[in-house]
Amino acid sequence: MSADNTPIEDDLPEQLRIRREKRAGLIERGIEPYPVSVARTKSLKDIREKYTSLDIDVATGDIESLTGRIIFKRDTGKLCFATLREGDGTELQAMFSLDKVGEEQLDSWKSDIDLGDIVSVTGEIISSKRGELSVLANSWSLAAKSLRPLPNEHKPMSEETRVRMRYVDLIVRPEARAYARLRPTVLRSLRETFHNQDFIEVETPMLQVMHGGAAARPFKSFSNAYDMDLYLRIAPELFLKRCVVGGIERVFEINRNFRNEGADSSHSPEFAMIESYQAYGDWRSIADLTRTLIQNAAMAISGSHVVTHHDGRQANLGGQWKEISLYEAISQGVGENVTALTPIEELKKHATKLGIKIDPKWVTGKLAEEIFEHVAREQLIEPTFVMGFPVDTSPLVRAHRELPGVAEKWDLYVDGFELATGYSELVDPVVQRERLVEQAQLGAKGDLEAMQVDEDFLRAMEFAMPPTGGMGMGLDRLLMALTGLGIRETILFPLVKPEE
RNA sequence: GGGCCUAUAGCUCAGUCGGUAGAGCAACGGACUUUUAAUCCGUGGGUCGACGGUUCGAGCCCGUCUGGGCCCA
Repeated sequence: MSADNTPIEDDLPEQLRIRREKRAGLIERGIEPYPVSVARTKSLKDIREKYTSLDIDVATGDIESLTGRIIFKRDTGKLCFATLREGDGTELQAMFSLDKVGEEQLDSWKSDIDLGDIVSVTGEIISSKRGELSVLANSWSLAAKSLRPLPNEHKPMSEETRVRMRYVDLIVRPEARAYARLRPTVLRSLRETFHNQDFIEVETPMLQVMHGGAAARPFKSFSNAYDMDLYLRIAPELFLKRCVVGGIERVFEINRNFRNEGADSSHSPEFAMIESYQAYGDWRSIADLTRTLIQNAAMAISGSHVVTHHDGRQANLGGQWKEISLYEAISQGVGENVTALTPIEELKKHATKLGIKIDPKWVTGKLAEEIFEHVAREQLIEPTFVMGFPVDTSPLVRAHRELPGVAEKWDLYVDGFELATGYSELVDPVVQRERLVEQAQLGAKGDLEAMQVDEDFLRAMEFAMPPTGGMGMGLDRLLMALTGLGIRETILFPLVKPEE
């Protein structure tokens, strides 16, 4: 509870100390700096919408109580002005005149109230002599005292300060307010698209006894109650497939995954993932679903399929999207026919010629993917489904119905980066067990990203899983693709190292 | 992992050749009843990221570390 006589540390910076002194002064005079409630009859937005075209110097006769954070303050002798701002950025001017509020209240306004304070102002809605829509105070009260000064409104905060103090960023920067509202808009659109196609949303475990569903290093934790290691999930895939076995034929989950790997401008250790499975579908039906999800999301945030990338280029996400074959793209890139059956020695020659640094741990398929990324990068700017990945890097995917060594897996590239992936899912439990055992052997040899043999998952598969198409898409990356923002702008509170 | 850049007032940034630390906004005191980045007069505010070194003397030069950014792998 707030003690009246808490000593104010004198080693504080001047401005912080002065504000603490003002708070203490208010309490001393019996004024609560953090009242439990204040008068509020309308939002600033309500007022803006109600009075759209008042003439200059009009008094409406309407009395309202309004609240907002003070972002500008212009104190003159007997008539003071302030600009109030509320959470969505709507602003309204408040006016305080000597003849309405009296000398004591006007003096208090000037000396007790600072930029950043939140106040409630009760008075008539008017337009000023300059035509500014305003509330002319009959009375006012403090709603919450700010003990820290706001940053300079007119110079943008440095990127680090924006990320470390997002709450301040949201107060001062319109883009921050807009970006914070993008994600929920996209989420609502995604859920609507899923809902319209009879997909059911589920929530599956984040703490897992066994991690699986992707090639990635997990975060490890420990449960005291169960006395065992637990992992933060790297993907929900194996649980969503259990759902399909159980008859939830169209299922999706939008939730966080955690990967204990590098962080850079397009990777965050925790990131939101959309995964979806469609029984009696395949890689093509799930590609259609993915395209619809993305196009509807683009429409939801910009009213169009045309989106703007980070460098200002515009891209049209409308219509059907280009498809290229991974092995055909490689063949074109190296000038020789390359298939999934091409021996690794030959791939290594191609890679060396292209100047790719080869990691000796790479399997044949991984090498092919690296060559592909190297030769096809420029072809992946417009939305493109890259069809037919090597089967040995896709342990949860069904083999291609015609091409040997290839899996029915696509990656969707937009603006040069991988946005989503989709499969015809592997549903044969015997083959699935063989693939996972292979993975476990890689893991035993030191591959930290290899999958484990999940016996319960295999048992579920053995109860028969219908033919299924599945997809996964990073939500943060989707936002980046739709807006051109960096990943730290799409995430409200990205992980930052502590300041001290 | 490698390279480059960066850290100075509450915020955004200057700081020349190594010689007493600067600006704008913000703050404090004063004037002002139509301002809107209000204006005018005056004032205060700094562990220059941390630690070490060179030097008579370091914000500046050197080393190590920490935070942040960019590029490459």
